Amino acid sequence: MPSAPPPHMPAPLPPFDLDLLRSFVTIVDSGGFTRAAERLGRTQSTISLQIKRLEDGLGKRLFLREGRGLDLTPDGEILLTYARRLLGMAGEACALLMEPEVGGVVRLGTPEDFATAHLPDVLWRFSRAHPQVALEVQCDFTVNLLDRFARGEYDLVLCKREPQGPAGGVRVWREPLFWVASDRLILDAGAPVPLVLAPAPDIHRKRAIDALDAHGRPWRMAYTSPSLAGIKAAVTAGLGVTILPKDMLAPGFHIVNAEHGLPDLPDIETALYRQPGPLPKAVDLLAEHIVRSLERTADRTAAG
Amino acid sequence: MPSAPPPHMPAPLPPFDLDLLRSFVTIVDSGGFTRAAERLGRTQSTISLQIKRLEDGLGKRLFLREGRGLDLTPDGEILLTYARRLLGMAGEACALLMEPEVGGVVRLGTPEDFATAHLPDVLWRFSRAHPQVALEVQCDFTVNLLDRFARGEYDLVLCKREPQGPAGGVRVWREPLFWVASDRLILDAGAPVPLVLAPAPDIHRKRAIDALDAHGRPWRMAYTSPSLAGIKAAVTAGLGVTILPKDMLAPGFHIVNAEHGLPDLPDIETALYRQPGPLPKAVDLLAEHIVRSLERTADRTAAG
DNA sequence: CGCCATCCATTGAGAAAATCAATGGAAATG
DNA sequence: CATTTCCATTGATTTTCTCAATGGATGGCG
Repeated sequence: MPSAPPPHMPAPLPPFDLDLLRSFVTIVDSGGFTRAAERLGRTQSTISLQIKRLEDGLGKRLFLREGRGLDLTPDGEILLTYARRLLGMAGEACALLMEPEVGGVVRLGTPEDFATAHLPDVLWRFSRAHPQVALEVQCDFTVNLLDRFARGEYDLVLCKREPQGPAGGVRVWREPLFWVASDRLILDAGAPVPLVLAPAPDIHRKRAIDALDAHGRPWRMAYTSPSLAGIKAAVTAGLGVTILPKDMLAPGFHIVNAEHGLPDLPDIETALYRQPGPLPKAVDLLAEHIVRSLERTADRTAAG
Repeated sequence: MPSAPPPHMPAPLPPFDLDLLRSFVTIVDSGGFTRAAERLGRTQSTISLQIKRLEDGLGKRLFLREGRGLDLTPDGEILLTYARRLLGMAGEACALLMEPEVGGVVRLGTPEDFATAHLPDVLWRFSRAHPQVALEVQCDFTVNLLDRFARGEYDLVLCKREPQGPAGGVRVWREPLFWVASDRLILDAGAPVPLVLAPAPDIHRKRAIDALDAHGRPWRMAYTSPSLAGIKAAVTAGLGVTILPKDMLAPGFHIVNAEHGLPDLPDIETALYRQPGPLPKAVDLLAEHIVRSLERTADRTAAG
């Protein structure tokens, strides 16, 4: 079990019935109870009672019955937008379920750390929903990812980018970066900052060096490792500082931004890019799945 | 009536009942029919029948009953994600409706053409849903908008930006730009291109001039007007070419990109920016409303 | 190996709720 | 003022939902 979903709270009170909502929007779209009844194949009295049920359940009036004309109340207007979204989503779900099982291959490129931190659960769920889809996930540096993506070697890539990075992709993640070190590190305010970073074509590396240079702070490269595990090991050993998002801190790591006068770092963004043109349906399913899954998580994390 | 919603199609068949879906996710989250029954205050047999109803309605099995263990089928996995989203959305709607009516003032800055083309319906719906909220909408050029936004004179601004423009905002619109002219214009391949554009701090103006300069194409400013109406009038009169998104073409306008060898233009993006820090709830409601409304429209427009 | 506990499926009865057909009232139409 | 067009209401009918009880299957345990 990669990660148990959070225990769903007792669920307060959704007095929502999709059938009622459908009647509701049909009334609005067709401009009357009677016409809606025809369109839905029900009696007019049924529609009338359905709306009554909705209104009673919410304790709010939805329509202004002013003689002939039929108008939405403010609450009705609010409900209408949600009703449309709910029905649309339900229809989407239905359509997807009725479709024959999709198969094929999806080639996904991603940074290693991102894959480790956020993808396992997401990909696990996807592979369970679409067991006939073969996932080919490759981890690499952002520059290489973009390069191979441009050559068409990936259908989808997740890429770190500056907040104002290349357009076109869908942002799926955004979080602040921090300077981190372990207790063992003794940082001399005057001495060059010892850095533990990935080798050259790495966006974290560029970030760190640019930020230090911009502040005129001297630095030296203390340790270089292409893998996140290697970097963490070196930091744990007290060989230097590295930069990480908050939720990737290993045990014993501390954020040392202020304490050592290190410059603040701009947020890091991860975006999903899709190869243009027609691709197997599985590709878009995965893209959608990734965006949806991460957006929920990100909302929770970066609330406020 | 600003614009009647599209006639809702007969609605195929959503055999979805939110109560059933809640039982479904509760089973998954609690790991069993029996436990879910307890949590929902129902009998176990009821839960069992509810799932049966769901499965029969969809014609798909949702659980693999392998002896003791309980596992989701691929279809079950798909439904699960949608069920969570549907329930979440329903809860959100409910919470919003139960909240006391929000009031206050929202100050929104926007480019004139965007306001004219896309906002009327959106703002009309919002004002009906939240009649106690006073909207103060101001149209201006993007540079002025950003300037005043930075000074805190707007709670929200819609801004045109380059596809890789400043970060932070939410993209709400994206569309291609075209060179357009009327029949009356006679364009000499060698002569400078006569331009009809808004005065200096305008992003379309910058776009046009940059693109022409980059291609070494000579140009001259034929007509300048700060308002969209003025520009359209000048183009109709055959005074020159301007650049517009496709859905803003006036009658008699033609796209003349290829025909006169004018350079292609990068897409134009419109993004919504929110003043940081705590703001009245009405501000976030409007922001959410704008994003949601435009995303639906944009999906339809730019399908594919 | 057999007993017991646990869990889900099934069944039939009772309760609750949705639907319908018919009727009534209010507002616009001519 | 008669007429038409709506929506609300009512009571009977039908459908659906729920429950309690029972049965079958599986896994743990002595």
